[in-house]
Amino acid sequence: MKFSKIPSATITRLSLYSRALEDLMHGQVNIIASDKLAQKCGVNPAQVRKDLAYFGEFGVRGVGYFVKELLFEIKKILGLNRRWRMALIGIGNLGLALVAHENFLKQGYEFVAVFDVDPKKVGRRLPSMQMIHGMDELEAIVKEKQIEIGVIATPASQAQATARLLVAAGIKAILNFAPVQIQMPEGFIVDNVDFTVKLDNLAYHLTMEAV
Amino acid sequence: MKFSKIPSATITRLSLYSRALEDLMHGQVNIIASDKLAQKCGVNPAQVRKDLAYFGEFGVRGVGYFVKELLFEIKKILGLNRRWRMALIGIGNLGLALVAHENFLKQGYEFVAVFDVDPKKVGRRLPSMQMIHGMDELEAIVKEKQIEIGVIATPASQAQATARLLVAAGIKAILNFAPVQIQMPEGFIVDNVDFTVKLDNLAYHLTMEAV
DNA sequence: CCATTCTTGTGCAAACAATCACATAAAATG
DNA sequence: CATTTTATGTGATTGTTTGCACAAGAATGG
Repeated sequence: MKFSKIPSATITRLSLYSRALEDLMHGQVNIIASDKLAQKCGVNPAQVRKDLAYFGEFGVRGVGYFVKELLFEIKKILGLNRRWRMALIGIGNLGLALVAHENFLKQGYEFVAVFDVDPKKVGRRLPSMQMIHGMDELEAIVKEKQIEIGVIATPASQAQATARLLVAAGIKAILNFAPVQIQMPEGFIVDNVDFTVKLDNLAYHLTMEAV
Repeated sequence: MKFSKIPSATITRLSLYSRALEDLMHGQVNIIASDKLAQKCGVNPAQVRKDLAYFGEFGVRGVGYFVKELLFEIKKILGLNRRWRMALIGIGNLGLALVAHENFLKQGYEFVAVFDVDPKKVGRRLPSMQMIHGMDELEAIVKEKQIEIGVIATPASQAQATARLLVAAGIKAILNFAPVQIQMPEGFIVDNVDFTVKLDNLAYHLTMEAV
């Protein structure tokens, strides 16, 4: 179970499995075979088994996987057996939607503080009654509330500077919604949620198709 | 220039290059070397050259790439030298944020119609004055407005049904924001924008790190 | 309790992707 | 105009990821 030997695509798929299993559990399904789980997630059955095999033997031959048990194991692997405290930076349309998004909380992710550079916004409260803080308060609040994940929802022009502040405040992992590649020092992680990159991908395929 | 031989990761990177080049052009940079472009996008310089080489010889040896020219070529490859008309389904917090998001329009993507199942929402107007249509109008409007891309921002429970309606209406490509894998018939494309999968990835790495 | 059925776990080969390293060509220099 | 410098384009190499195919283990049924 060496950290470095596990494909990053495996981690992404574990996340999908976790969601599918949650769904199955709600549907009162107790046991699932790799075929079915694979189909639900749009992957190859052998891939499901191989992904899981990196971390242990969770199934029963001739039977399948116990839904509840497998879900528990996957959540443990991903670190979802706890709450994660997040800071949101950038209270625009997108930022507001993210705070209001109930999926995060359901999965154990919580915005415990929100920030913006705009002095007109600082001091106001969100519909959720959360106070909008200025960037000067970032470090103190990150430390006080033990925030571990930063979510950047600023315009692209401010994203890199924001990332630097987050790093300085002691945050190790960033989810970036700004359409720009952020440079991070060694040992820090950024992951990008990039709407237009995805759309460009669709546009490319539609364009090819038509040729 | 065989369609099938081009790595999908290359397409994703072309999208990043396109954005970086746009940025450089605004900064009055006329010529860029693969090193610099690679650094800006967080990839290997050889990769930049190889990605571009799939589609032609756009650079000048000993010099680099002409920013404006390369941007033009990449946009042509991706199909960004035109407007793309999109339909949005699901007018919740996220949907509203997407419609208001000005990055889409800047890149040539436009929401020309919005839909929701909720009868209380149908008939109302967005802040942008766009009318919210019912799902029964989907097919007619998709045809009338020649919509080619569908964006799903419904709850997970409605996503698959929505996708079916979009397919029935003649839409070939879907961008799905709902946290669920959507099954599509052969020849149709879905791409997912999945916040919690990304967060799970961060959580995993933070968890490993700590061990 | 043996045979059959089922489904996992995994060695291996194939497909795919990233990187290196250098030949190639253009420009700059003296 | 020969030499040096620079940076592209690409064949070769290395590394990673996926998928097949089957042995291994567990349940079922006669």
